[in-house]
Amino acid sequence: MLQLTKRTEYGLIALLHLANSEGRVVPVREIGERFPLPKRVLAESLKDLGRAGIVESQRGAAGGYWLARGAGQITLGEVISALEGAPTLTSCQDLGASNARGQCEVQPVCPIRSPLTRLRQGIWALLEGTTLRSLANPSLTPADLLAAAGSPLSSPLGDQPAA
Amino acid sequence: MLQLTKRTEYGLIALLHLANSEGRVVPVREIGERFPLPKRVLAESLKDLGRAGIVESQRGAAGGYWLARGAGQITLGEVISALEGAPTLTSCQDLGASNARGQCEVQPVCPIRSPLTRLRQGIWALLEGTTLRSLANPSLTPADLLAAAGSPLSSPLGDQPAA
DNA sequence: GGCAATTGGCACCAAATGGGTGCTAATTGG
DNA sequence: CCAATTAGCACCCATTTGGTGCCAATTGCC
Repeated sequence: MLQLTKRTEYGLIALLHLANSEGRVVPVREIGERFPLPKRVLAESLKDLGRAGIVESQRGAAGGYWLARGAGQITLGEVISALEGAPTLTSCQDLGASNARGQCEVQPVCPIRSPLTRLRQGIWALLEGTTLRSLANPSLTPADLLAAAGSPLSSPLGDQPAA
Repeated sequence: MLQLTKRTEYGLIALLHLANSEGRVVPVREIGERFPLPKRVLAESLKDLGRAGIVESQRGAAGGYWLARGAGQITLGEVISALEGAPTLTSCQDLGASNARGQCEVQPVCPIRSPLTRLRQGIWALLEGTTLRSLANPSLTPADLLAAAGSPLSSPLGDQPAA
């Protein structure tokens, strides 16, 4: 199903909140107070983001989370990868995970494996070309996102030099 | 999760086979003989594609399926919509389905709804800009797919006038 | 007319996935 | 020492998904 998990949704909400709180250490409680989300699941998401190096954290009484990098350096692709695994489109392309149980039966004659690989790369480029900052920028159109994904090495959205 | 269902995979395999068998009526049995798939599920996929007007069918002894249109006129978007519903990215954007149980709690203050709507439109453009024919064309790169999605009204891939 | 092959429709079951919670340990500021 | 916080892990329940059973309706062919 082409739908993000709640974990990812909550993680994105938290990340945008952190992006708006740069310079501070933000406890999970604060995010849970501002948005009506199940705090525990929110906490799980932030733990995952910490393990992936997207946020950093401090334990203890005045502890909390903050972005490990600027919002323009964090891509949607890595957030999704951290919270629910990279998009695979098909189960047979989940190369990273334990693909132990042998390969797909169809693979030797599969007519869609290679085409869907290309499509997956297109979607991946779209997600890698979109940063937290560009997500938060309401003036960017879907077409802008596609254009940025087409030339991912040049200037990912959100990284334009400050005007 | 950003992964197609088996139903969609099987449907795409069947559609590509039908595209390679234009002018014939192809029974499900034939597809099941060429690709090692559970025939019954394959049949369910084709029924759904028929209901969506993507394939046409003939009952009876010499019955079977064929594409309702040329492979260049069938987009990935409509195939996915027919087999597993249109991509929503988030559950709160499933406008079509019975969204009866009231809206998302977060919506009034949700910081990701609008951004993810734009991203969803980008993905949708990518899927609507990719036809069965362009899928089957091995020379098209992911960048080509993105470029075609950027200008969906001009010339969807696979519809270039025959050289 | 009857038979065999086929699509059409529906209900159902088992396994996987996802959302959510309980509990406890480790850290740290006051 | 206490309270607030992150870290880790195990577990349960609802939903989704993959797959099957069964039978009706249609149609070519003998």
